[in-house]
Amino acid sequence: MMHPDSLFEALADETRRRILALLLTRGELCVCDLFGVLQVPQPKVSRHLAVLRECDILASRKQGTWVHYRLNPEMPLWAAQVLRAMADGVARSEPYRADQAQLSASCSSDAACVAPVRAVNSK
Amino acid sequence: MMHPDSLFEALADETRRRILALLLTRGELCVCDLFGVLQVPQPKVSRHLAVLRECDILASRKQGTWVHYRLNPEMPLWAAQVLRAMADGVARSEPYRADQAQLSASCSSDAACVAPVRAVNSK
DNA sequence: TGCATATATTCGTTTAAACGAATATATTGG
DNA sequence: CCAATATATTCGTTTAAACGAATATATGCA
Repeated sequence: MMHPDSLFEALADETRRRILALLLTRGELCVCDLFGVLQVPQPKVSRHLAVLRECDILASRKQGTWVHYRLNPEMPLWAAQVLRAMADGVARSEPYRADQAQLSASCSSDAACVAPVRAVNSK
Repeated sequence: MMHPDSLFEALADETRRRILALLLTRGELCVCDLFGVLQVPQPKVSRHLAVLRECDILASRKQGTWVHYRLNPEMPLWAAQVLRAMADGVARSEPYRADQAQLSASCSSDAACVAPVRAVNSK
C-alpha cells in the first residue's frame, strides 16, 4: 500500500533518483555496487536506501554479508509508470547518463550482481 | 527545456501536487478558483504557482485582472507521463479526491473558467 | 575466538524550503 | 483620479531534510 505522497517526496532527492534509475536498468544491485557507481560515501547510500525501503519503493534481499536491493515487485501500476517516465526523462542528462556508463563498466552482467563474485564486486 | 530535477523537486510539495491534479482534470483555472478549491491563503497559492511556472511546468495567460494557469502545452512526453501517472495515483486519496469534488461544485464547466463569470467565480 | 568486510545507524550541524503576515502591483469600473 | 478586486512579492521565522563523521551491527573466514 504505497502512498503517492511518499513516492514524490522520495523522488525529490537526486541521489535517490540516481539509485532508482540504476535499478530500473539493472534489476538488482547490492549496496557496494551502488556507492561504487555513484561515487558517494557508503553511509549516504545506506540512508537513502532506507528511505526508499521504508516507503515500499524498494525491496531488499540479504545474502550473507551483501544486501541486494530491487524495485518492489508489488508496486502499484501508477507508481511503476512514474518511475518509468522518470527514467526516460533523466536518460540524457547528467549525472544519470554517466551512472549508466559506470554501471556497465563495473558490473557487466545482471547475473554477476544477483550472485556476486568477490573479485568483481569488491572495490 | 524542462529539467527532470526541477520537475521532481516541484512534485515534492503537496499543494503543488494538488494544483497539478486539478489542472489535469480541468484544462485551465484562475488563481481565485485554485485557492477557493484548495482552501489555502491566496499568497500561498501564488508562490507555488510561481515555482511551477518558473520550471516550465505551467503556462499562464493574463485576461484583465485574472490570470489563468494551464499545463505547459510544450511539456516533453516523459513529463506528461509522470503527471498523468501521478493523477492516477492520487485519485483515490485525500485531499486530492475532495479537491475534485470541490472543483465540480464551485466551477461547473471548463468554459466558465476560460471566460470567467464574476457571479460564479468570485468568492 | 578474533579479524576483516558489508551494511546500518546515530548525532550534531548545515541547508533549503515552506510558512504567515504584511505589503506591493496591476487592472477595472465609477 | 479613487476605490475595489485579483494577483504577486517580500521578509523574518520555522520546519524538515541532507550531510559528514563516527560508530554500531552482522556475517564470513582463518
